[in-house]
Amino acid sequence: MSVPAPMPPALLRPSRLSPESDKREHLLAAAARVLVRDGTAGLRIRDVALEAGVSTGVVHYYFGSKDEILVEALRWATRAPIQRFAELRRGGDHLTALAALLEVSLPHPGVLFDEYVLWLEFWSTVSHDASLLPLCEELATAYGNQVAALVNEGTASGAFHPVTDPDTVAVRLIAMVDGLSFRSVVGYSWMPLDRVRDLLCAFACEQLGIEPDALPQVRLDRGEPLQ
Amino acid sequence: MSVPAPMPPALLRPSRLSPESDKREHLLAAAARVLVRDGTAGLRIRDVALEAGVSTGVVHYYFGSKDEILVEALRWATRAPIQRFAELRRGGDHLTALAALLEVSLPHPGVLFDEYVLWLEFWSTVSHDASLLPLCEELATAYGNQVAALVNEGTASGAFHPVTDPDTVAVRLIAMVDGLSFRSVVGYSWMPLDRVRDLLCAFACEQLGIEPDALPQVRLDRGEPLQ
Amino acid sequence: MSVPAPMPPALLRPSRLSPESDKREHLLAAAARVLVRDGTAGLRIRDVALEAGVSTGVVHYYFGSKDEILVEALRWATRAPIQRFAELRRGGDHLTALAALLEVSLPHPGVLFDEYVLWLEFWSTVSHDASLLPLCEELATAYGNQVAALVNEGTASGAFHPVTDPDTVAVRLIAMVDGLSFRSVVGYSWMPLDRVRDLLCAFACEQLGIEPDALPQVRLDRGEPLQ
Amino acid sequence: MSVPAPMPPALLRPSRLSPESDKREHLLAAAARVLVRDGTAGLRIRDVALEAGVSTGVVHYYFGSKDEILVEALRWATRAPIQRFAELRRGGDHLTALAALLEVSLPHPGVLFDEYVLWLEFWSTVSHDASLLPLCEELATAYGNQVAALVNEGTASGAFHPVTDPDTVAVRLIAMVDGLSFRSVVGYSWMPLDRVRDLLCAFACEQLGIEPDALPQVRLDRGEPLQ
DNA sequence: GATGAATGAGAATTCATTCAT
DNA sequence: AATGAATGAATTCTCATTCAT
Repeated sequence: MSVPAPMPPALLRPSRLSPESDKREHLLAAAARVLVRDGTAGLRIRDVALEAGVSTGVVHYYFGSKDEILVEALRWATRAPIQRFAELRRGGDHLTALAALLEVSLPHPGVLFDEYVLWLEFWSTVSHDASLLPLCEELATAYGNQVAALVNEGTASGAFHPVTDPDTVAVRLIAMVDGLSFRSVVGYSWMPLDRVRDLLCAFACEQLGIEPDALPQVRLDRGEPLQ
Repeated sequence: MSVPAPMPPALLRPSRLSPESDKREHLLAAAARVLVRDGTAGLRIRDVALEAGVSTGVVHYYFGSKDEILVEALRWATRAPIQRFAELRRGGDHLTALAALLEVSLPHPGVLFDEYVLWLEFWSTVSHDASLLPLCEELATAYGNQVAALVNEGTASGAFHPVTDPDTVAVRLIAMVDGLSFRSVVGYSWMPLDRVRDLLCAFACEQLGIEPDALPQVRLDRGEPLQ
Repeated sequence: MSVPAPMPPALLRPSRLSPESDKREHLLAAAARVLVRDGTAGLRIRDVALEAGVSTGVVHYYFGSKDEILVEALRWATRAPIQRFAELRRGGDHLTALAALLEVSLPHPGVLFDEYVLWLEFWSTVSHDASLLPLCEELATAYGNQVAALVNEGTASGAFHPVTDPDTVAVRLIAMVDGLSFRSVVGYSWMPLDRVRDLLCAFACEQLGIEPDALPQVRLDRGEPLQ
Repeated sequence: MSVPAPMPPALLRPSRLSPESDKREHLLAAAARVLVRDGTAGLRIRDVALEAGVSTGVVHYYFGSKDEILVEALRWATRAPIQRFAELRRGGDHLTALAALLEVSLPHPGVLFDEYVLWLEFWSTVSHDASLLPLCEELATAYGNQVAALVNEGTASGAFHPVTDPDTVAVRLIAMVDGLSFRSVVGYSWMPLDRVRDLLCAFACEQLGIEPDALPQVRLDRGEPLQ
């Protein structure tokens, strides 16, 4: 079984034919790409403009200041994952939903990897400037609620048999996903993607009382363009 | 039972009476404090000099460039935890060592909190510039080895009864510590320090087959100046 | 006795129903208002367009450059006073004409005040760029001639008995009007409008050999909208 | 009789050998010269730096922003006249003091002319931004007090016989000085320096009840370098 | 060694002007 | 004619780095 590319829209990769609809979003995507590549400290308006294929003036035409586009880009780029998880939960049984959720939580090369990099930037930014904390917390809560709902529903339906109360297990899962994935994203050689997957699946099965073989094999094909 | 302040040396707090011997270290400490406060993106030589109580010229006298002091400061500030863990493991039985290790892994206000902020900066920096990856990986490995050694030794001695192989449990513990602590450091209101501790202790006990009551109560006194 | 509002046309105040006939004048009026508010240094095409309720493109459609609209606006806005004085001299005896002229020379809140602000801009501009000097001098001469003609005619008719030759008195009157009015316009608390009037009337009477009581009491009604 | 150059210090002209004492003042003088030449609207940091013979960074090193140096330059450059008048009043009898005061009130080419240009800038600036009004008013009051004191003392001593109360005459003198001088500064061909002097002396004599021949002939030599 | 004034390259920002629609 | 998005040159401002003292 394989999960479809999580998002059709051109998210973090350049789009040649940007619709006239939203130039602002085009710029945010460009800024997000620059952020992934250079980080908050390395973001320059010139680079955002270059990446978006426009002049620097345009960036200031749509955004008041460098700070504004930086914040907006973080806000914009980190909204995607939540939607993705919500969609995944809709279709299929709880076991399949769990497997899919774990798979799209891995830092696959492409958007998913990039999103982890951006989250690192986001957290790092927030730890020095609390003004973004509310947004950050809101996004994190939305994500946590998705996982908690899945665990709770799966437990109620008899699909999961958590080792302790469902909410605690949900928090553990979230923390474990980050704890493992970030190490992979940073580039630790002893934490390649496959190891993150193995550790994560085994952990989830243990915490949710699932037979390892009962968890459907779900893979995002590497070759599949993630946009 | 209580753990002593982990480190006598002036780590991240200003020291009035810096010995003439090591001005370089004095500057690194100042840089680390500025990094904690302003982040990599906000670090300015002027601020480091101000924090250290010297002129900007001095910073350049001891360090070739801004980049050098930034890297050196990260390197310098992130060495402490490893030493700390090594020391903690030396004295006492495995249960006590575990309890102490967990306690000093929490982002207590003060140095411990600051070290998490710096790790966030470190990871964020490395994710955009792999030149620091070897150092980062080395430090992480040293830390991982400490935990793995403790789990293995405790298992061999019969103090721990891990739910799966000891190395896997060690990795899980490390990932869980970060996954929970970072959320607390970033400022999520639903992840205060005490919740991190509770979740972590319960998790460690479960993974290591320890009766919750058997884990010694270890606290870092709040009043104790962490220097 | 009271002087009618000196000018029916929408001079410096926004006009809702601008005739299609003269868009150019509509833009000049908008530019003049912006000049009064922000000064030459603060004038931006964008603000002129905003004030006129059009796009920036329109401004460039009617005027070649920022410099052109600035100069045209000064030229346009400073023509009004001359016409005004000419009209005032036509009706009535010399004493009444003098009283009316003095009254409309005061920086009453509204157009008259604004015109002084623009003159200040004009002079300040000319003192750095002599290319506007001919226009400036021409306007000033026209104004001076009006005053001189009034003094001369009044003297010839026996209404005035100047303390020295009529032309000198005319120059003195002009200089005194500015010297007092500018201080009021700038905002000196010790030179409110009423003091300017008192000083000016007394001075004019003294210089022209008029009994103070002989000068008709002329007032611009405050309630009267100056447009 | 001739008045010595009012000010030994290098005021508005470039000084090659600036004392180490006050670089800030050196920059203000440069800014004032640029203001005289180009006006508020034309002032550029680059030009100030060029005029001062330093790099643009220096200007920002001593002044926070363009606005700050502009305001400081106006403040600095307009202090001089007051001191000058105070000094002139000290020596000699009232008639001589009056003659000297009138002479240094004329817009002689050099500093005196430049000061009028700056006052025009000052007034124009204040008319759009009242934040400078207190300073402006303070300076104007100090100047007014000097003139009023001279008129009052001269009247008390019997040297002057004003046509009306001394304070009114003082205000008239001040207003006349500006009203005539500004026209000359702006460049009106019919108001050259000599005509300003003639009109002013005649007016002062008339208002103060002095025989025209009784006013000492005081001249600032054109050739004399005003610095 | 230490200072901090000075430099100047480079980044952010502004805004007149253009031009496709 | 009108629009307003886009341009890009010009300007302000920042800050690592240098260097005379």
